[in-house]
Amino acid sequence: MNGALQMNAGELLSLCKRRGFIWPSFEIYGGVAGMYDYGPLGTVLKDNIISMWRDAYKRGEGFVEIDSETVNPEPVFKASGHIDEFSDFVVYCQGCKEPFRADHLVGDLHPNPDTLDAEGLKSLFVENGVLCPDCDGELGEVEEFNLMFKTTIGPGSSRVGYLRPETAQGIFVNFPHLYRYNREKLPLGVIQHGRGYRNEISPRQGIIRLREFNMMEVELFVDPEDKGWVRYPAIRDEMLRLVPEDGRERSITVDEAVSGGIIANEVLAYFIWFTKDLLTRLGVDGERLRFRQHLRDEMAHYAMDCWDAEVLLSYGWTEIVGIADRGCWDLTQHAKWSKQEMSHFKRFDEPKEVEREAIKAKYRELGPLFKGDAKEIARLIEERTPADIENSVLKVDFNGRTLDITDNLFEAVTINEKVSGEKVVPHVIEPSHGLDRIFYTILEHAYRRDDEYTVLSLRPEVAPIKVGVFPLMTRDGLDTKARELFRTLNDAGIDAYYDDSGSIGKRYARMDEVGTPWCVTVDYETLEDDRGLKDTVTIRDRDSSEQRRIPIDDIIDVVQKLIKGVDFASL
RNA sequence: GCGACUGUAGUCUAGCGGUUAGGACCGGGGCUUCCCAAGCCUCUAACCCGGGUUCAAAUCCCGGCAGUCGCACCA
Repeated sequence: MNGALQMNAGELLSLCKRRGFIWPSFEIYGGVAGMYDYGPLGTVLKDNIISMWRDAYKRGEGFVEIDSETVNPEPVFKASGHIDEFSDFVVYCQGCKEPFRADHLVGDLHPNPDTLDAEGLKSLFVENGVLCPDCDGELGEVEEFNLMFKTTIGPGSSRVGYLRPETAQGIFVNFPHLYRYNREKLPLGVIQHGRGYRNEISPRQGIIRLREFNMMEVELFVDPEDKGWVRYPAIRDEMLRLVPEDGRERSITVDEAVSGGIIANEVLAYFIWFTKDLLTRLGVDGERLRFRQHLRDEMAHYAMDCWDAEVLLSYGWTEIVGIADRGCWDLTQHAKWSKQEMSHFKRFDEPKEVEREAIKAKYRELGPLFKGDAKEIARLIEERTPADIENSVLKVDFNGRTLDITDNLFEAVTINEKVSGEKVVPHVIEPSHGLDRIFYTILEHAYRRDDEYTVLSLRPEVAPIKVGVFPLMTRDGLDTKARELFRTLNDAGIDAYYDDSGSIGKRYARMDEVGTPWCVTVDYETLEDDRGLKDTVTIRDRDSSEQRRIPIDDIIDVVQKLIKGVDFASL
């Protein structure tokens, strides 16, 4: 077991608080559980994570990014299912005060307790004398508890709104715009990051379960009949550590997982691998990362198949990304509730001539016979096909009666149609990232501690400060020279930090603790030296604590190379 | 939401009815040719909040808030 596993999460949270990564919100007023603010370093680290995620999807895969509202009107969540699925009816025992899920207590008394409202549940308790299962006490009022924060939009409280529990709905409701933007083509990949809100009953474990949290969501709309991915062949032999439904962990290649039926399709498998790649580049330890498949009864209401990226933290295995195949659920639901078109028109390579057998009603005959009912009966007749005709008679159900329609009232015809495509509701592949959890994982996996010395081995790309700049002494012009260098680095867009207090060792330690990968020191040789060291500085590597001496004019170039991943030892 | 435990400078902690509330680290200023938390001088800074008991409360009691753990809940 390695050192990081034995660490106390409190130690890291303490560091985070001291050094300005995260702070408990509203601390001067006593704080609120499940709410944290990002401090100066945390904000930069968080932004760096977002940038890498954005780059991976936008530049890497050609996805587009949007930014939608956090307050949504009620119909959005009626359609999405969150009003129903995020609500529980809770009842408290008058005696022992224990809370119970009301629908669980009447499971034997009603075929489908989920369909009951608070009144219905309450009367079921009264009629059947249901008591507290723990102490046989009387049960109190049935209360509805929804995990979404409710508000009203505008005055008069007529329009109910909710703070979004996920950013995904903002993408789904914009599907018609996005689809047009993408010039009516699939696949269509859309990303969005932002805050989501869930009124958790009991937030625990620091930043792991928050009431207001940051997520980075990706919705990829694909043709349901084409769940492949262009770049799949390039990664089919990469390894994945999987825990499928059967609970047996195995490490196999992407393609073995797909062809073995473990992962449903290529595109889902591709983005599982893609997530692994992104997470490891962000600094998640590959040895403490696995993908676990959801069990059927664990799956969210919208998912067809779902894999969680789980990381091993001091809290245990924790989900940080969920990669779900949401099928056509979301778009179908929004189409139904909004009555808007939410489908893709899939053009055939060339229009098809289709011959269709149909029945045509003879209106001239039907009119006099059925008078006012003729129109409806004609419609029913035309719904049928020639195969339904028996002995020249078509039986039609009308107003509870069966009418025998004889063949003088209709004719069988062959219709030639030109069909240039078909409507399909796209399926959605959703990699949804818990940003705060990824943030915490990166810190915990980077945390190294020997005796009293602490180092955060953050990946250079995410590190909030890239380089510390010090004068060896605060005198003799060393500080002036170091400040110049600091300025030069900042002007080149490199996040630098100037420090001239205490001893040189203390400054290295300070930078190590916040994960700064390199420190540059201006010493006496920089100012004057007869061995050719004039105008050179030392650069020191955080993880090896090795030093190199390089010309001061090369600093920007060297640091930029190092950030891109050049090995320090090769300098 | 329930139960147990806990709450003292930025951090870790001592004090457990009467203390100028002590220390360490961190942080600030200064000195020292100072490259891995070096040394010396110096400074800042705390009893979670609200009631109560008492001559006297950081200390005892009650309530609140927050944290940890367990139960319950949970994409």
